[in-house]
Amino acid sequence: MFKPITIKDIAQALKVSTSTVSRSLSDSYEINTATKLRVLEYAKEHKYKRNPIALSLKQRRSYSIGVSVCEVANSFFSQAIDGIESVAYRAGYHVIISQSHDSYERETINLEHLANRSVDGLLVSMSAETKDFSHIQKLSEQGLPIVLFDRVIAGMDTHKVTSNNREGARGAIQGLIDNGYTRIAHIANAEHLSITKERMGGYTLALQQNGLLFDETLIRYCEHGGSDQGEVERAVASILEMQEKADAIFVASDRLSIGCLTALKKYADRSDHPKICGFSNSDILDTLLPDFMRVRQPAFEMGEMAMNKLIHLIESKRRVTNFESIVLDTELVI
Amino acid sequence: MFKPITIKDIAQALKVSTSTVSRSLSDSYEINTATKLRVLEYAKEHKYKRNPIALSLKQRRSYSIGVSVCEVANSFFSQAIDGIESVAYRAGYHVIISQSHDSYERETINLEHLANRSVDGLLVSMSAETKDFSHIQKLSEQGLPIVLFDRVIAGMDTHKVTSNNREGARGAIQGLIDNGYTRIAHIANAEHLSITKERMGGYTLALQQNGLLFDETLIRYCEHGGSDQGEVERAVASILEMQEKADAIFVASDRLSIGCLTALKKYADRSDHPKICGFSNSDILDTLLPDFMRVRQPAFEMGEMAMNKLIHLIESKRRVTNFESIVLDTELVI
DNA sequence: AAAAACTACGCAATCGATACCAGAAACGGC
DNA sequence: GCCGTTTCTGGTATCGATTGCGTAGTTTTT
Repeated sequence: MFKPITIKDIAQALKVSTSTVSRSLSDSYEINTATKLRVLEYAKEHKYKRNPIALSLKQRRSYSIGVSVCEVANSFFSQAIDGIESVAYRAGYHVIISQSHDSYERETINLEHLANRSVDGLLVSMSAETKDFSHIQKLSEQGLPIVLFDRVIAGMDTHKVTSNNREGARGAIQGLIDNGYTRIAHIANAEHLSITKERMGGYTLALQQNGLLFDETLIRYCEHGGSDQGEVERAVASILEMQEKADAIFVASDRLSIGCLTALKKYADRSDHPKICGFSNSDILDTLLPDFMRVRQPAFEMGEMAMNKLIHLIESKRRVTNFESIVLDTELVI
Repeated sequence: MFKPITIKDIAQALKVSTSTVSRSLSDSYEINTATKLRVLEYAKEHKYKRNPIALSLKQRRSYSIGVSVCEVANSFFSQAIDGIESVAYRAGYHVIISQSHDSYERETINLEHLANRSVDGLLVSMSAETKDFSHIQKLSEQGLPIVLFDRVIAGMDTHKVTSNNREGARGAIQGLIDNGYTRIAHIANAEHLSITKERMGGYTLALQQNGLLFDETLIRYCEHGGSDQGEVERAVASILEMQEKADAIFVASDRLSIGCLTALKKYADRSDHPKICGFSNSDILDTLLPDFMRVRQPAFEMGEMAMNKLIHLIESKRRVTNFESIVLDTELVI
């Protein structure tokens, strides 16, 4: 097996000590320029690369961060990851992605796994199933820097990056109302999620502002966040079957929107098809379904922001106690 | 900052040596059962976790592997990654994903980065831009286990996992011909890619088998593999503008299919819209565009296979010289 | 009863790099 | 010429874990 050249090899070849080599490579001021150059030249010639593992051990830093999302095959998250990566790579960090597939168990295992792999910090968007946050809380209390994004935990003391879900939802519903829709069903995500509550808040606010009554029978929660297509289909079917028909459906997430559109194709004939509007970052839908109205989150920017905040946490000398909640505006694409 | 408990702490507390602790934890036969139990109990009680970084340094193994794909926001790759992960996690490996965004430069940097981070192996699907393989070849020659999947390099001596592109393409074209289409344009990926050649091979074979002439003017190559939407749109536009109209378009990849469908919506009015058929793993398209016919690759299985092969390479004692090329069948979804 | 074998554990080197503490050599000031 | 600085370099401990070798102490063999 291939064995890369080490600092010792250089020291031996140049008949200096490893200390000198190490200091030369880190361009220490206290090394003679001539010596430094000799070392640097030899290192370059023999393609010396410092061993990051040894460095990690010594510095108790791994220069890698972990990301936990429900899945990467989701436009919102893949865009967010692009944002995270762009910042991370520039700052010399590696990004380790893990998917929870909206399962509490996998999320727990993955986070444990990542923490053990000594990541320097964690970027987490919780799984839809997760109701108990103690595993995240525990890591945070142990001193591991954590930034939450998108699906955050209200009670946790750390930086949070979200989009303005309430206002996004309100705007979407207002848009529907402006176009004459008044009986708007809502397919929501898992009930306990922060985003669900906020989007629901926007929904009710818009109704209220327009003097419309909130009708509980129009609401459907999907506890598995769309990972269970059957659940989505049942929700759609039961809305279509209502006595007093809904003329529009507002869908709370990207994954759910896809599931809902799929279900609709199955159940409804094209003619009396309720108007669909929902949160989604799938840009392809605009052209494929010009009729689809969506709330687009600034996923890339959210990723950038979250990563910046995480780097800040990691690299701050003292323990940070003053946490921010950053809220970014959404955009309504018609 | 949080400092986890080490083997030394245990040794001190129990008044034994670190060797004894280490051996107890790895359940060595030469340690007294009573001692072993004391250690194990103390470790459990104080939540001892072995430091993977120290282990990596000692064993020259990191139990993590790197994956390089063009992008995760692509159904084929996200499904493949799911397959990779499922095998990796079961075998105790971490997966580090990096995206080339179809840029040669980023691919080079990423692979270098991963190799430096001491991954134990690499799973690579090349970027569309990559024509020079020396960076991958070099890593492989240095002894780093590498398995190529999907977009492979013909000349390289290593395991390869692909789908039967030729047969998949042939079947798709045959399907089109069976439905009465005879003038079939082809929007292909970057010309030098293996998958491009194979799919093109299937295309010409099908024409030939049906006594149709191969017409070069019907072919469009997209050097950026769809990462440059302008390129795709120009290709589509120029096909639509042809004197002798094409009645169908066969698209060579997932990304290109999306780009092509987008472009079509822009340029063609719905009536005289050529039939579209292409490689794609976007399951959502089936319901959104029932008219779209696609070749589906067994992405998940490819990921599983590739990861299995990689683990085999990593864990084999002797250097492997007998390499396999695994080819999996595609599926035509109508 | 002496020799051999075995059990159970400790010492110390090692992985690759860094950093604190010394110390040699050169230099300047008076 | 002596002493105090400065400049440059080396020795060595350290990060956390593993492992080959050595060795007390006990048991078995002959």
